[in-house]
Amino acid sequence: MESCCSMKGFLTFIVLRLISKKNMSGEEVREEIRKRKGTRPSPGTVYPVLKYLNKSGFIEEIKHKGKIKKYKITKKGKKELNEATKKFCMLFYDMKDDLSRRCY
Amino acid sequence: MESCCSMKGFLTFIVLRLISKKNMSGEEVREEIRKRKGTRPSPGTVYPVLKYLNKSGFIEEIKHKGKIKKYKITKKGKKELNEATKKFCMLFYDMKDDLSRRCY
DNA sequence: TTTCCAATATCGCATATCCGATATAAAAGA
DNA sequence: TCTTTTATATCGGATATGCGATATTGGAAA
Repeated sequence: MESCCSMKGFLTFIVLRLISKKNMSGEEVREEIRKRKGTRPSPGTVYPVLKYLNKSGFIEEIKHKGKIKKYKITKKGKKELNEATKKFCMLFYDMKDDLSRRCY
Repeated sequence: MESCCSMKGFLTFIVLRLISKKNMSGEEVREEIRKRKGTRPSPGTVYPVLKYLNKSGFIEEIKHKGKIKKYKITKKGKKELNEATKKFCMLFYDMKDDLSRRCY
């Protein structure tokens, strides 16, 4: 454990959540996470997550021009995200105040 | 990956946060997490986390009667928690609405 | 066409995370 | 005292997580 609260984990949840808000490519996902964490996750981190989400039927490829693949969330993915969000809220219900106060 | 969004991780953060709100023993920590996650984390999960937080100076033992050890957060721990909370908020800033809407 | 670049894909590895099993220790109850 | 129970502690191992390195692929630019 490098320091307290390494904040590792939850990446799959975050990626599904990002794509639910806006259709995204792998690179866009990497960039959005960089904005939030400060560090850009490596390709070896993000693409396997996308592959997993795709194979599970939670996201699907949409029309793309060129080699860029954009993904959108599926109905099944929305259901899954809904469940996951519920769990997240159960776990962190009292983070509400911190989130309201500190993040702008 | 068993299912999407396994919600693994963040345990150290959660434990430090719990103790910051109320002085707690290991068993109390286990019980509080059970309330939130539905499953009671095993001793082999919780006690090493407490040991780590204690050795790092983020929590300290307080007077206990019997064999029960209660911990309280230290000044150093508060600082660490503050930093970690900031990171958490950066990462999940847009969960605010979900937390407000769904958790009661 | 040929070269270069950017997005995607994959593999092996290091580490983190958490659990189950087991041990220890102290108090409570017989 | 002896047994039982409960809280704490520790260890090995299974799995998840994310990274670095590298390959591939298609478009853009020359």
